[in-house]
Amino acid sequence: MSALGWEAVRAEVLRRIERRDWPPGAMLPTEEQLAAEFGCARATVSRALGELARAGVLERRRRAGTRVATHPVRKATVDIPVIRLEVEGRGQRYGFRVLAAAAAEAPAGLALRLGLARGVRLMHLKTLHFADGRPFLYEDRWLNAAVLPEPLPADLAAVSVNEWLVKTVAYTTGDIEFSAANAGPEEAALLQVAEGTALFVIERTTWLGEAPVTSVRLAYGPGYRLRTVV
Amino acid sequence: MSALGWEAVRAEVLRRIERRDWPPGAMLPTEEQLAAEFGCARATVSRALGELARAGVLERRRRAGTRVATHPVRKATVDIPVIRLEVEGRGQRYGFRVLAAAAAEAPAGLALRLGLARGVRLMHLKTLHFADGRPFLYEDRWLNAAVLPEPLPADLAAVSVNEWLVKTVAYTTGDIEFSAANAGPEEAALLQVAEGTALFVIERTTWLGEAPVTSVRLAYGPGYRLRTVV
DNA sequence: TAGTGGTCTAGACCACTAT
DNA sequence: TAGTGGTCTAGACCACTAA
Repeated sequence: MSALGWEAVRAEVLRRIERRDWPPGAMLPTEEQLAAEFGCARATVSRALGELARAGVLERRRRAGTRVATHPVRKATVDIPVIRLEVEGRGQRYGFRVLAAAAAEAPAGLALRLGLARGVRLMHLKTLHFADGRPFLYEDRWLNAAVLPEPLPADLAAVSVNEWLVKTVAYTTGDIEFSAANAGPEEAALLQVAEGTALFVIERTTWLGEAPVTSVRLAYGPGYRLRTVV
Repeated sequence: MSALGWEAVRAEVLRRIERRDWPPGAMLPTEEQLAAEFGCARATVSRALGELARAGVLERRRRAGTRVATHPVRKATVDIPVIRLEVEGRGQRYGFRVLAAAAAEAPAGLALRLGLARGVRLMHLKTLHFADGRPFLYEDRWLNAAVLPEPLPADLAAVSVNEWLVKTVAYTTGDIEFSAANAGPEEAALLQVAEGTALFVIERTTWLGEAPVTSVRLAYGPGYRLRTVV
């Protein structure tokens, strides 16, 4: 077999797993042995096996070797784009309307989650996003303006806060939760659906270093699906 | 600055992005320049920047260089474990009950999606999964037994098909869709919730090479949240 | 065409852990 | 303690693409 690149090695290993040459739980040869067989450097095999371990297909431990995962915890990667790009990516026209923007006292639960003092004032923004003029999602956001590197733009109608934030802050860490919720009266009216309709909800809290930046709840209109490939 | 490993390089680059030394859209120095500055090999810098590009923080193109993403499409990775492990991971006792298992003609839409002839017969399985004895999720699965490397176990009550499949087939490709749905009468009764309750739904279709293996719909009970960190 | 990222190599050392 | 994966290096060549 002529020398292989790391992608070819990964493909060949996957083929052997599919064919059950290496069934679940089976131990693979060492990197050195595989490198000899494939006629490439050990680093190349290491890269290939490392990718498969990251994907959850293999389990690797020093000294213990590499085996095919018996309980593969598959990793699905979902893209979290800016809302405008998400809409435009579906070939639809994007629009949004800021329904409310005012400083307000953070609810106790939120302040706790963000590690802020009780009663601290945050910006509270409510935005409705449209696709082809129809309601697409309802955004309810709390924003800690104090930690932003520059003040919020005066004209909130020009660029959605969603987009302004990712452009301005660029790198944040945070957590995301996906869930389902029945539309309440307010959401139902805004999204133009019947009360109680099942909505797909994304809740996100983001941090800039140690400082809490924003906590947002996105309620998507009915029919929304988040897709990914494994 | 003494020599850094790739994780230290990644952290330092992230720090500079956070501090807006390199704001969104900014061009980074070349790998060679960074390697010289950090006192490490170019491959080390390459690894670090490659990870950040994969995460969506950087955009890299040959000849054009590396820049901070202006519209960071953040990649969130969600773990898709076996249901039993998911329940046990929450510290709860797992159980399941097979409600129905019978060969049946695949609905036209499903056959089309799987690329199978109309009217082909598949196994149709309905399973209710429990956490601490309470309904956790309702699974509705179509299974193409013809492509399995070994026959389904006779005793379906011993191991859930979910788990048997990942142990037996090991590596599959497929797509996953997350959505929200109102509980229908059957689901509501099984999950012991009111009809119309918003349920979190995962739909998955998996393939073994070119052959369709299974298509499954998982309807989680109320309150379920899928979490991830970005 | 020249400059940048992407990959490969051969070798080395380190980190972890089964024995 | 020995064996395995994880990482780093210095150098090389290739692939892509902006100029």
